[in-house]
Amino acid sequence: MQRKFQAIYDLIAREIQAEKMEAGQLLPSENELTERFETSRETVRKALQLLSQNGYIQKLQGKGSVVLEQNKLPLPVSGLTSFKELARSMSQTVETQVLALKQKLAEGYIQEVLQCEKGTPVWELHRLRKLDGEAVIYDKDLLLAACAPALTEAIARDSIYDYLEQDVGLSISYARKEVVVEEAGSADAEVMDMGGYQQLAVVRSAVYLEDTTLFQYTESKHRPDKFRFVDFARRTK
Amino acid sequence: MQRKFQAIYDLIAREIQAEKMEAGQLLPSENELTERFETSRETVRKALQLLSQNGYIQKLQGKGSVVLEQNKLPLPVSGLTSFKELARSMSQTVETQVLALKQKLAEGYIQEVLQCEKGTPVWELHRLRKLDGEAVIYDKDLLLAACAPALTEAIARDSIYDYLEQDVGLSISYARKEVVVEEAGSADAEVMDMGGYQQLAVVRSAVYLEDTTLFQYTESKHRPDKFRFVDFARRTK
DNA sequence: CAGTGGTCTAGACCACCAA
DNA sequence: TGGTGGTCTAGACCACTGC
Repeated sequence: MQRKFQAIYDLIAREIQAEKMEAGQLLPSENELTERFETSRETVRKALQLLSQNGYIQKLQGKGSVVLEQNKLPLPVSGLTSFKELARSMSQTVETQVLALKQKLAEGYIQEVLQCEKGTPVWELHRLRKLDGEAVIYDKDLLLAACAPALTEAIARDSIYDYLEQDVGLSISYARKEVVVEEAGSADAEVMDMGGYQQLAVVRSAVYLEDTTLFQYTESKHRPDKFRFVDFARRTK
Repeated sequence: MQRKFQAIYDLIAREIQAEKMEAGQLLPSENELTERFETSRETVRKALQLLSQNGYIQKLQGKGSVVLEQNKLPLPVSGLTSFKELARSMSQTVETQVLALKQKLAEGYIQEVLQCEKGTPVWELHRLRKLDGEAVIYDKDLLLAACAPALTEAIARDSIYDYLEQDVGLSISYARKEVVVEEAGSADAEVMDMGGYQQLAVVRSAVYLEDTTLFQYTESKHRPDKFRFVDFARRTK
């Protein structure tokens, strides 16, 4: 199965990103796209709906689909994006240092945030992210060990999501996130370059698999001057 | 036109919110819903897709649609939600004070952020939001005057979105948002109760109409301890 | 194997926009 | 008025799940 609507989406999204389609221009009509891709109109519409959701186009009844301006400097902590994917879009030098990687048995706080049985094996992972040599992001992860049997420092330094999705074959599906600003604790100040700041932007995420298992809880602390969260949202009526 | 899929969505969403459907339970199958609502399966699927997007359910191929746990304390600055809608879900007392409401002609900074012609009439609106008597949110709005001809202090104190959508008949469509943490300026400290904090969580939004007109630019500054941004995100592959 | 959701089709009618 | 997108239908075949 190759998913026609996905192929149509990819093609048009790439053209917009490559600015072969300029902002303000109209896409070919749905009927025209239906002919061009030799498919049905509903399939074309699925592709266009995806483009609309992701901020590529705006559909106008009676007129057509307008190409929207693309965000420059996309630094999306929004959506479900890992640090590695994020780092790619930044020009700065990026380095990840693994401070701790050990298995524990769930109890108390861990048991609570992962909503699992007492005694469930869990990975505890602490990582420090350096931009241009400065330690400005501090990630603490808790993961169900059953989902990531062979986690290593090398994987943690690279990308956990790549490992889980490509090697273990897990399907990460959705997450609930929360962004707040909190006082930096003494433990934070010990490992991070605080640069005189006393507060941290904290992103807490609960990440779920396709079968609705909660398998990861992450606390990501950012030095405020290095923090930015961008979002594209449609009005729901 | 009453949109069947919307009616099905509303009904199921309300049942989940009212916890008539418990988290973990399976929804009736698509075929069963098709019969129950006397419609076609594609229409049922449109409703279920909406429920999935908004975090109500998770679809599992071969099994069914699982009801997800609802967020307690939904305080969504995420999505496109106005202060009034937001305030409703909070137990605290809420008060809005209009500090300034005047028309200007666009130039320089205003012209740039609203991407309009020099000399375009623009509303400039400053509002202070008080929770439990403390001034903890400071909103600065710029709006195209052409879209909101008769803006008054009373409207600004109530809800601009209600006025625009219900009275003027505008359709707000989407927004790009950015969250950052910044130093509080002396002007901010003068009007806000800073409670010893030196920094502010700043949400900048550009809001667009259905015809892709950029009509509002907002800067919303929150005292860090009163700021919270929650998000539901699906992984895009 | 039967039942589930995932994809796709060909056609219909409607609401909206511009000429 | 003709073209656009919005909604809906009835049916088909596929992939996956659990028994």
